[in-house]
Amino acid sequence: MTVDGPAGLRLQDVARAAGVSHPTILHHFGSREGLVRALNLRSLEGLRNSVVAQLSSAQPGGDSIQRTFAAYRDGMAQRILWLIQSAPPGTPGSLTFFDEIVAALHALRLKFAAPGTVPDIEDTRAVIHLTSIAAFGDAVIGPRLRQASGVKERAARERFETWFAALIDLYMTTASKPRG
Amino acid sequence: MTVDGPAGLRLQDVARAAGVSHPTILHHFGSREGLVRALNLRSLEGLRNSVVAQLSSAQPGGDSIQRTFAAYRDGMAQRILWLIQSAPPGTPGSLTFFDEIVAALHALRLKFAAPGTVPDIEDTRAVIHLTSIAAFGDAVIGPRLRQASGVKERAARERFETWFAALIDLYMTTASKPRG
DNA sequence: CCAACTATCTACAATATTGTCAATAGTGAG
DNA sequence: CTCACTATTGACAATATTGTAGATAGTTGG
Repeated sequence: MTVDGPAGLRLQDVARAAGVSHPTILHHFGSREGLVRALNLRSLEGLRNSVVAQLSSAQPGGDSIQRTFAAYRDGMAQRILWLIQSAPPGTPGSLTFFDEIVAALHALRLKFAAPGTVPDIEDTRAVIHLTSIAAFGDAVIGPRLRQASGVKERAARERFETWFAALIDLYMTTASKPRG
Repeated sequence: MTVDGPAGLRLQDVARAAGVSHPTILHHFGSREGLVRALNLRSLEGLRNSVVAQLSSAQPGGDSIQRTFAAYRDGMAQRILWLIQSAPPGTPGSLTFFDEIVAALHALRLKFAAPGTVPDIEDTRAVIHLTSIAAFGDAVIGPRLRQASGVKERAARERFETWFAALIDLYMTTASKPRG
């Protein structure tokens, strides 16, 4: 992290990277703006794919947390950041698949809930939100924070992820209201 | 969130905003790069000020979490993002004051620890890291996530912050090893 | 007042960046 | 093969962006 945002994109650079001349880029995307829009679409696709891949393999005792952090670390955070910096603040969301994650995880919680208890959907929502913003935040500023602290990136990161996963696991297995 | 990163900064815009001509900007900062460096220095100052302001008023039962989120929301996250996007990946950190936060919070924990228990510094570190990346992440992508979910920004945000504060408080008051 | 210095501006230069155009070559349908 | 269409390119145009130079005015210390 981090490459320049959308404001730093140059037709020349894209053309050179693609091994063509810059008018070819314009021919295919219409304009610089069209190129940015196309990249955003592809980003959203990639994000959705990451998410569904995650969901399809989620298990209660699994390493979902670590895999979420890994996904954000290698690409997802960068893509989301790019999207946010592309779209003006008022633009309609398009990050709608987060709701699907909440639904999927809550279904899991219901399925594996301890007898006599019922998990709260608001808790599920909060856990997903926390995990998302934490994974995003760690991908963007985590390395800098660890570097500033002088700790070893890899080891410190893994230690934190383990700690966080344990925290969430602890919370998820205890925060269920008695069935009423 | 979010204004263009450093790559989007134009001398014209700065000059217009300052009510002067663009050569005046160059006269004072030498070059565009000099301007960016100066802005970064000022950002770091601002960040440090926010941090010490936070630390000087921290209390065990207080609303430190909410205030941290608020600080990131109105400026701190934007500043950090700008810094990260300015400095090449290898650049030495300069976000060193996070260590001071860890030290200060741990001193608090030691002072208010339950009798017969001793708080673990690694826990303190992890809690600070989590709070930092979560506050950063929520400032940057939180509004988009809530917008995508169709919930009311203000209310949902406050609900989450309260939930998170409770989670941390719960953890902080229980995660202490017996004195050995 | 005078000299040196600073801040500021207009005008200009040099380059970067986006976009257009006309020419060329390939490709596929009939 | 011929026609229509697409992809690609070099050359060019228009504007944006950064930076320089000289002129002008204000300010300060002597």
